[in-house]
Amino acid sequence: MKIGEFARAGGVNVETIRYYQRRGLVAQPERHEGPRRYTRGDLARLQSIRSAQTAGFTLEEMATLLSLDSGDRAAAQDLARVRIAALDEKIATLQTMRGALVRLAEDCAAGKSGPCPIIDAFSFELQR
Amino acid sequence: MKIGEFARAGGVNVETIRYYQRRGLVAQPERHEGPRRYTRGDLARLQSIRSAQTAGFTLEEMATLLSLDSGDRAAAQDLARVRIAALDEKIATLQTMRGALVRLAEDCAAGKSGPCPIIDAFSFELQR
DNA sequence: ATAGGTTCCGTACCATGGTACGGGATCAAG
DNA sequence: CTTGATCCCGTACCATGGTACGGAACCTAT
Repeated sequence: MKIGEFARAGGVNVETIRYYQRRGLVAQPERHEGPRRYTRGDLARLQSIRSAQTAGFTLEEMATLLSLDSGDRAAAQDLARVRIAALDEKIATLQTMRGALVRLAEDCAAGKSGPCPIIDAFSFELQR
Repeated sequence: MKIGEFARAGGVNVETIRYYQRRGLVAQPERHEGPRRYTRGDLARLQSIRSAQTAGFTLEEMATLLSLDSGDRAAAQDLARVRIAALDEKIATLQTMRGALVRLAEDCAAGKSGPCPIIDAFSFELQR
């Protein structure tokens, strides 16, 4: 497929493909005659990138991962462990914040009068 | 306190304070004589900003929240609901990714030979 | 009163992950 | 053979959340 179709298939825009190519994450197929043609292998790669991104890998980490020799399990596992730990931490933080926000929202809904606790939590003014 | 101490107390750097002031998130105290002085109220505000940030509010959303009349509970609750929903979604995504990553890491650790599944998940090559 | 540390302020720059723009080549359909 | 639509490529720009820089003014201890 040509780059336009490739981008549509991957759900990204053409500029993003070119950007990934500049970052070395997606290969730039040779040009034989006519436009460059992308394969389903390229598409799989593109989709992996999007997933890895969701998992919180930066584009740079992905480049590292891709540059690893496919036999270098130790290095790959290290990267994965670091990411898992980061995910755990992030999840915990988000859950805490969610709890806090839910509580604020409940208090706000419950309170008949006085200042809104949500705004208050942010606008807190000098209490002496 | 002066800005330097204020920044240290809030765990951010002076430039960040000034940046928040430009964004309208932190007040710039009047200058009477000598340097501007910050209060503990200002510090509480600064800390609220850092928490809100953890909760995923953008600086712009915070500005909106701060600009709301403190009686406007409906608007504040709307913002909170949107944030809670976003948090739920984000948490779910992260959990999914965590699961995927753990599985990959286990497979990688278990496999005696062949290519590392983690790298493989990313470098996936054209299988025809 | 002078040296060194702060503060003030504006403006410039940084990283990340893209998006947009413009000009030329090329291709496919009518 | 012309009119779109794509493609190619380089370079510029965007948003977000800061960080850095540089000169002037000021404060404080010696």
